[in-house]
Amino acid sequence: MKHPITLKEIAKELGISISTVSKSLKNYSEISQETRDKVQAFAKLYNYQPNNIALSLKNRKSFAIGVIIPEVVHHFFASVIKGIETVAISKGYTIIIGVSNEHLDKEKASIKTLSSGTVDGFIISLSEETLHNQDYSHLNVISNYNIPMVMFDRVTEQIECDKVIIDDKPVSFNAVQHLINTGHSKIAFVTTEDYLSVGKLRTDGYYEALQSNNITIDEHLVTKIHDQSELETKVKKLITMNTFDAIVAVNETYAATCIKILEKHNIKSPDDVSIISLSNGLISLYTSPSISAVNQNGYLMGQKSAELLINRIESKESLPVTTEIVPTELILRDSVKNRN
Amino acid sequence: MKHPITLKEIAKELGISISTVSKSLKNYSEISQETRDKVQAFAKLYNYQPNNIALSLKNRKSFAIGVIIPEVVHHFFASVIKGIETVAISKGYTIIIGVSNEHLDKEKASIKTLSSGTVDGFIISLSEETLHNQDYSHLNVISNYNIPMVMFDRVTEQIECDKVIIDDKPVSFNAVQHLINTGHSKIAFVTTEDYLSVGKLRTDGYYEALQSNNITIDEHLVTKIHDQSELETKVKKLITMNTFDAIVAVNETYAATCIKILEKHNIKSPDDVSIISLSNGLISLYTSPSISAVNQNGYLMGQKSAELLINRIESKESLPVTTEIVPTELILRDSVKNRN
DNA sequence: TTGAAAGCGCTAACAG
DNA sequence: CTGTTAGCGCTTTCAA
Repeated sequence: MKHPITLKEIAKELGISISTVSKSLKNYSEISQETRDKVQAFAKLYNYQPNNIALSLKNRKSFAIGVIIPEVVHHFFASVIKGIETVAISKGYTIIIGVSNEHLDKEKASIKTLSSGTVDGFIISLSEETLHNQDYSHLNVISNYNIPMVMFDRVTEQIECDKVIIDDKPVSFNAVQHLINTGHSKIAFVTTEDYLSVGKLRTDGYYEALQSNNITIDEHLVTKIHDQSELETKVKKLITMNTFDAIVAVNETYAATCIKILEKHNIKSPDDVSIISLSNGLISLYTSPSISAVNQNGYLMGQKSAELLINRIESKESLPVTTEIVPTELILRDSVKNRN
Repeated sequence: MKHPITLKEIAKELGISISTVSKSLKNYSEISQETRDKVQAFAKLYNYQPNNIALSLKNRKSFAIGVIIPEVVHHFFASVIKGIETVAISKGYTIIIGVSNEHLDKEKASIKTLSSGTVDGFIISLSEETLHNQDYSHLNVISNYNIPMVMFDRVTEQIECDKVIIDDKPVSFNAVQHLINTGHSKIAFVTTEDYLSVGKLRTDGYYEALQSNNITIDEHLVTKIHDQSELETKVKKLITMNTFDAIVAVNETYAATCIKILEKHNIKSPDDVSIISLSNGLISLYTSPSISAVNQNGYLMGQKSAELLINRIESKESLPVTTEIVPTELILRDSVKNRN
């Protein structure tokens, strides 16, 4: 056989009309039991599967959701995809992935190709460039067409839609507080530039935790990384130019890199310097010492995002816009020493 | 506006026929320049985008490819996705992801939903369960319908289709040879069960390397892990019951776990025991010592797979089936000590 | 130079 | 109980 069998072919084969076939397969009671049986048996025999594209066109519904993310080779985003996939499948949806690679034009392109009929809605995490340039025109197009959309993690207030985020300020606040509680006072901070929504908030949390504990802020202890390539040199500089008893790193590669560099300088962790990471993944488990890290449940965020989106897609009334905050937890491992 | 504008609406608005609009937008010379200009301007103004679903139905071509993988939260598979995505996008295709979670029924379900019109072809890596049960019926359906398909990494000879693999036997052979060259003779092997095609071949490579160097095989040094949960206990047993100067681990989590357990037993790596991993990811970089690992270029495999698939989709003649072997490389880091 | 009509596969209102 | 028809959005052949 060359292609999946169609209603038309079944109808012709059985010498009845297409609509009778269609109704029989849906077991409409208006069709005689005899005909229904005959058609169903035949369809089963030939492995009939309704053509999804035709259904989509007819119903103006694709049962597909577009997922636009900055990166796939990334523990957090991969977890989100998995979360989305799980609930999507369970509700009969399929997921189409677009990777922006942190670039605005790729983000725009993905949205453009997917928005004309291909998907019923979008789940998006904005690229760095998008946030940096603050260009949200492509997202406005989505809302103009009333295509349901939810944004997660990398969001913007400029666009009104459902959002799923973690509360970034408490993330770093609590991490810093934990270090203070365990007897640290000179706490360095290695982070990204502030234009990432997450970066800004986490920096704020760091400052606030220090202030509320009456610890003087030392700007020399704050290192902002533009670009992965400058990570090593900047951390080296931090280490050689300053003294501190703990480092808060904005993510686990930064944290793990700090460990490596400290090791090279014969600084023992956690004995000399404690380390805490504001994101959690596989790496933190296997470094020496393993890294205490704030776990941002990507899987849960994916699930929540998918639930919000599908609810909106399937709801007849227009729902109010909501923002869900997914809790984080500090996973204690071996990189923080109690100095009290 | 409520939804993307359609040809019909443009036609009505401009008081001309739908087909004239269609032709004008495609700049057919049979339409007067004047009409073309008018239509194009109007379309631009209203941001006309042809409806993909309608095009798919009309052309019986979706410009979508289905990617079925065992897992997303996984460095290798995520890299493959990225590779696929890159070439897919560049050729105008979109990718739909199905995650089997290593289960046969989810693999079947994904294929079933996608195969009736939704995608033009599949890129698949088989689930553990599929390989274990040797149930390939769902894949036969694909070939019966002549839907192009390429399998990568986790493949089976039972199905005839394009394949992209690494040559697993040399992978372990060369790794073991490297250990032998650097003066190791008692080499342990920590791997998965053999029913994974990769597992079997890698085990063979291990044996062959030892044999060709006239090293007696000691079955006690070979540990096979059924299930992630028994990893720790089995490795502990290996360590306490035997002596060896090197470990070959089938993947980097196994390798990193070995390091952790050796550390607990106060066995220094690489001084006492060298370690080599047969897969490479982010973890290997950040362990102490960093792990020498065989890099299986998932990104390249993804690219190759997508190229093969799209070639086949777009080729008019029926191409011969090919198998591409993607080269691997041993990345030397700090976990192997030269004992010569 | 333009438009009518058929058709991709399916559904459903309506007629018989 | 069954079939005809229109229509989802688009392309393309053929007729005007």
